[in-house]
Amino acid sequence: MTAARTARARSAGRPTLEEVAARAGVGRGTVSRVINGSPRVSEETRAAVEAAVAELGYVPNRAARALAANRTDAIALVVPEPEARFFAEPYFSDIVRGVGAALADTEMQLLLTLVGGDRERRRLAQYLASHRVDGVLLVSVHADDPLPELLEQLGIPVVISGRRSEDEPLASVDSDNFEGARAAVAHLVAGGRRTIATITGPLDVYGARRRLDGYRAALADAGLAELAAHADFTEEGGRRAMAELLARAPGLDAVFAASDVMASGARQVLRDHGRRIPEDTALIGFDDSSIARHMDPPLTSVRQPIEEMGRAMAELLLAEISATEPARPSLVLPTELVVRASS
Amino acid sequence: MTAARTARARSAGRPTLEEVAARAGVGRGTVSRVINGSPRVSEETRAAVEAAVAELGYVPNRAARALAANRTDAIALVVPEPEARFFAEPYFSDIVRGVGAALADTEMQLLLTLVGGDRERRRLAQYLASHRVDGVLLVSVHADDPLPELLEQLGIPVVISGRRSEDEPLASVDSDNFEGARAAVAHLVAGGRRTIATITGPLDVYGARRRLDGYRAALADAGLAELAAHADFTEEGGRRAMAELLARAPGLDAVFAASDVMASGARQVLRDHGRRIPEDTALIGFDDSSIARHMDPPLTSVRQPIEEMGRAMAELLLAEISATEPARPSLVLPTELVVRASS
DNA sequence: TACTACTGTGGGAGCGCTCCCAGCCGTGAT
DNA sequence: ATCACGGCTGGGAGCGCTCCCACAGTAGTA
Repeated sequence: MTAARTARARSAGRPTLEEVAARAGVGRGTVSRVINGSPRVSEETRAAVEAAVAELGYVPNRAARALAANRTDAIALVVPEPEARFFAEPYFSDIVRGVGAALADTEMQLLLTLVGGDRERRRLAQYLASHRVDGVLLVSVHADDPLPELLEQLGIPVVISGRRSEDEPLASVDSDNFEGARAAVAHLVAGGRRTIATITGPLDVYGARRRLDGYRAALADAGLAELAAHADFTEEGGRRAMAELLARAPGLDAVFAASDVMASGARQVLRDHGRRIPEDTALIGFDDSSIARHMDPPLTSVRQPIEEMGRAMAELLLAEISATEPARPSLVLPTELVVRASS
Repeated sequence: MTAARTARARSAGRPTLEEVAARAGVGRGTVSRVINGSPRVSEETRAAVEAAVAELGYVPNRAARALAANRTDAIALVVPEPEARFFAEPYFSDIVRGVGAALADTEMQLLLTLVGGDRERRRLAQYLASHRVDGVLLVSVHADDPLPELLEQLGIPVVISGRRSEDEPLASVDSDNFEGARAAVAHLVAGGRRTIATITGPLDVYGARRRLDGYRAALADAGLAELAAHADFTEEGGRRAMAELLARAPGLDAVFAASDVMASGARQVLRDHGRRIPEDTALIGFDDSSIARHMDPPLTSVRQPIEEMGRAMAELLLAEISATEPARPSLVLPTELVVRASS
């Protein structure tokens, strides 16, 4: 009984700093210094401590460290739950993989926080503050969301994905929506298309606006006229916008949709109208999601470096956390046009 | 200077239990009891404490609680990084959403852990043990993976997604692969198909084997002959298997692929051979991923309740954590045939 | 009336670490 | 030989909580 309990306690209660210190014949403080890589330790002492650590299989207790040092070595990735569903498919996992990669060689751990409605969102700032995460990664932030500023006021480092405006005050990582759209439309122009329409996303989203700007810039370069229908990033929206475009300009020979999902909706309508892709009408999407790869014909699309964005966000956040001076860089990563059969 | 520092300290150093106790005119222990919902507190005292908590905006410090109580109120979701990429698209985010939903009304927080190669996987058990998570959710566990057993030995509650064999010893949540496949093939039979082939997944994966079993059961019920080609859940594998099937049985009029991705590969080959879907050959997939919805024609597929599985996994884990007796239930959730134009 | 048995409460001890101060020792300058 | 000054080191204090023991007060029992 006692023996069993002792054994239990042994295996559950892992070795502590103090035990390592005793084993190595040094003091608690010295072991702490070795663990944390302080330079003020002699070579022999360090070796002795490291040997003891290895023998005992010592691993520091995070909770104790967090309590004593007043930092958690954890960051939170906040994902709006209602939208997680609608993300262009690989988005979420790619972001996570990028963040994970950036954190891999770090002691930092990743807290995943799904937030639902507005009420939950209100509690979130307090929640994050109380859990004392060292920093927060915010994905899919709306222009009118008070959360980022709230966190800033609490002194919690924040990095957001996607700028909310040209002069984003917060640290952010974005892809080059303008250039991506411009390149896509330029590609259509180069392919001899002359009546090039676009299906836009909601224009209160900065990224969607930039894609429209890129479309316009390419058309202006080619001296072509603009033909835009507005939608909301949904498949149904893509269908409606496509029908509208066809009604307004039956002669159109190319469509640039600001998302693959909308392109998918557009394709159905084009098909229903007996239009062949790409012979009669070329089609280009945005995101290079799995939808694009599996569409028939496979969809030319603008790839955003999602995983790299995740990594960059995490790296920016780590820098912000360890920095004494708060710097708030805005990173813009290049997109890439992936040409497939649809254009 | 001092004022600024004080203000800083104020906002950073949130109120403690002791301060709440002073405010409410009670002892520290009493506040703790109220916070943790102990019944042994008088109604008036509770009210006074709750008022003080509200006034001060007190939120317990997780690190301190974890240290004192020797539990972290956190569970880890372990995702094999190399596979995250290949999951049928919405899988990952759906699992996360399910888990998140189950944890929403809990104090539990979700730690996301991506594990890469084998070396990392070795460190993982120790890592998880040292971080003292209260439990672990394991996704996509291979039959020969030592990790689950390692965690068991460490006394850490574990729940895995998908059984590894008929008599899975660990707590697990799986979908009914057998019934899903059986229903899909029965649907083909009911549609008048007579030469029904299947493209299997790797048969050392229990779920893939069960799908094959379901296929066989349905054929046996209809008195039809079996026609199987083995693949590996990849698109290229699906192509190869389809070509092989076509060579072996040019008269086949239906194909049940054990995943949407393989079905997508099969469709390409069928198309290349001039076969119309569904007129000449019916096609059914498995997973009901976004690929299925966007395929042309849209692919009939077997839906797994991924989000529900995530929720069930989390609930099982919570039960295991709070239980004194370790019970290891194996849950099997029903699938659903989503009929689209391809069959 | 005296004893027992609760219920409710206060607060000491201690979780395992970091921070920091004081002390030890050897070195070089005086 | 003496003193000052570093580099290393040990260990006290304390982070904010939970656990648990002790004790006051009240009620029930003989």
